[in-house]
Amino acid sequence: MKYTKATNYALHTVLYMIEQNQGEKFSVHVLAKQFQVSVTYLSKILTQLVKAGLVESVSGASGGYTLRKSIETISFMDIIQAIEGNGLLFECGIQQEKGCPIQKVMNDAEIIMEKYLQEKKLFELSSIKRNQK
Amino acid sequence: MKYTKATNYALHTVLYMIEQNQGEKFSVHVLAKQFQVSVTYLSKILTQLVKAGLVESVSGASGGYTLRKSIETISFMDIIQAIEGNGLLFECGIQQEKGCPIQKVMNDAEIIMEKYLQEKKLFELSSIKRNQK
DNA sequence: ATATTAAAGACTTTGTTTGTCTACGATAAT
DNA sequence: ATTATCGTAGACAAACAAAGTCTTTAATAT
Repeated sequence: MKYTKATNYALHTVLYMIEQNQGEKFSVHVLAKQFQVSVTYLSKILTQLVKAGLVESVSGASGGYTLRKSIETISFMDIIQAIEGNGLLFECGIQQEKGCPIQKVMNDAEIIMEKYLQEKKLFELSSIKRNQK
Repeated sequence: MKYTKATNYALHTVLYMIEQNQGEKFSVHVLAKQFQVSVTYLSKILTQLVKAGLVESVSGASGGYTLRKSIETISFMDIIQAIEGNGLLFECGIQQEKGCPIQKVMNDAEIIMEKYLQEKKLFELSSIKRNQK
């Protein structure tokens, strides 16, 4: 794992889409204005979400982005992974016979954090919580 | 938090000192050879450990570095913090009225990981486990 | 004095992220 | 069909942080 600004924009964008209306279609133009970021830059981030299957895109006039998964299922981890990939937060490059014991501990630590982020869904932060039952 | 190679070298160096002998004095020359890293670079890292109070240094001929704390007390987190400082892994720079709810979740995730690393002691990895009782 | 060793600062290199620019492709409206 | 709109993609430039080097200084034992 890893965190970059791109992940931050992705998280905010999806949360925004959830809060507005899950079914709605958003142009990158509108989204970019929300977060004061350039259209081309945000569109790249959104494209990564599309490739990860979290968001759907329609090209052409009156196109845009919509959420693809039901909002109850979208976790923090889903988005982080879509943007950052599956790399490790800590990578010991030091050569060792039987694997690095420090690496093992650091991996465990990361996994604990990731589990939390996997369970935490974005819609929980939404003020408009629907179907909470 | 954050991880860099410097942290990795610091972790390995302290683990090495623990495994050799907690009371022993090590020159940066010897330590640097262990991990195939330059003397000046590693000395900077060690200086940070000194400033954090984890390691003691003696200048001059037959000087060197020794562990300062008892090995049962040195945690992963101690070393990480000594090198990386207290920054957050995730920092949302987006302006918001009531603080960023995403930031809050990310902080919680980080804290969970840090707690694990705080409890995990380096000497647990040592093959020569002393006074384990 | 001299050799050894840690500390410190300036500096360079390297790598990654951020962000821009431009061209291309898809779609709807006319 | 043409045009305006909107997402995709690649090359590129700028900014930043980390990694690593070089050189000088300060402390200490012999």
